[in-house]
Amino acid sequence: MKEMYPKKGRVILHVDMNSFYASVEMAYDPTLKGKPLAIAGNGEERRGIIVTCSYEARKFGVKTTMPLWEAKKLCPHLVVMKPNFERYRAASMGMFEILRHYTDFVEPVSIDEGYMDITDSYDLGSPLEIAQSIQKRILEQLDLPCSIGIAPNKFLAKTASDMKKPMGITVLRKRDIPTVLWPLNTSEMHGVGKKTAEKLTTIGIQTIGELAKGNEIQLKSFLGINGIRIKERANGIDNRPVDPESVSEFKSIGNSTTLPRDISNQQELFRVLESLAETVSVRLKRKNVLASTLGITIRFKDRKTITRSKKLANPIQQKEDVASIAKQLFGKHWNGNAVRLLGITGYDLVEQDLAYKQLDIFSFEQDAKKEPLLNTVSSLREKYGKNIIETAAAHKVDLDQNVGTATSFNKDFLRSFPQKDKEEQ
DNA sequence: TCTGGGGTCCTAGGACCC
DNA sequence: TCTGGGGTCCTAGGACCC
Repeated sequence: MKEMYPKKGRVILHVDMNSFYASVEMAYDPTLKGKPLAIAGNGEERRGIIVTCSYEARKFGVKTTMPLWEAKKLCPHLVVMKPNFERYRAASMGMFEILRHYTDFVEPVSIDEGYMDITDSYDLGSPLEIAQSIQKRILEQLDLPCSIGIAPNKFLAKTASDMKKPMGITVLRKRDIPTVLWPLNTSEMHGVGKKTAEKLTTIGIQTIGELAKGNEIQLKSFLGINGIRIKERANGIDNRPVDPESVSEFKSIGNSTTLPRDISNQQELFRVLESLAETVSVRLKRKNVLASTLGITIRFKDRKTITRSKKLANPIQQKEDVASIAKQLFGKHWNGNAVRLLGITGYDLVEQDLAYKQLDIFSFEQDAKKEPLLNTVSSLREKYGKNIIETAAAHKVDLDQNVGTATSFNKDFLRSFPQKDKEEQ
């Protein structure tokens, strides 16, 4: 009985905040308004790059991702600020709260942009009226400018919101595609970066119009599944739904840092890993998840970057465990060359409650029911005392192999330890 | 004295299993 | 003597986005 009526076309909005970080700073400190302002990755430090800049700064040629020193050369009076993520998160929450006033179908994509499906919100007015209302409200309540795209799907809405900045509203209909979209270069497309654009050029495709008519076999062989996808998009086809839940499904949590100078001293690098591990652990805990795979990133002096990861038999969250695996991976794969950047990332995240349930399968009898945290070396250490490493060695248990994998400790092994609380009694 | 930090998704090879 | 085909998991790298 489905599809008895022709499916109604969707109405999708893409709301995109204009130079978000810079605008938030201006909203907090209006004396910044009208000035060329840049938010730089590392603040004033060396190797900083422009993360966002105000439109006044753009007039001087300052652009996102430009190294700070270059931006200052172009614009000597540039006001440079370090990012204040707390502020941006607060502003972001305010913005999404406003969006949800119009519909529940709000999908945040990043801190400063989101999609809305207002197909069923017609009682609030026409799509254009709704967009105008949203824009006005965000400006009045948060003092922040945004651009909005209105279209029948995500891709076109995203493309539309990009067309008038700042404070634009753009409607992009299917019938506008040949005149508005097709003359543009493929690199203007969301999803087509430098490499893909280059590859397309080699098969004689320059414009989105040419891509729309491209040979699917050829596109697929050159670009894989993405080739098919971008061809569809070029034809204005995009059936992805607006999914309000998608934001809560994290896939990874990581922290990385570019070192103030290139370092080749292992001791120093280990200290950096420890501090990264701390951050990652705090974030894992805040999100109530554990990492089943841990990875490190090493960028060398020459910017060559490698990643190394390890699937863990048991998920981890404690900073000692994160640090331990990270150092292990680093020690195993570092070639001794000077390091520019280090990073630690947790993948395959599992919810805390689920992780504990999984453990119950291996439950160490009543012990495990009371103390499901037994899955990590650090909690083992807490429970069985600081000497667990040594004792494990005495028992010929390979702790390196078993970091974070207490399940491979057997019950007898665990019982062989006096319990800490009993010791203290 | 060039190029941050947070992510997602896709691909491809090898190990391993049936 | 010679060697299929499919599937999953793990790892590493690359492209892209904000």
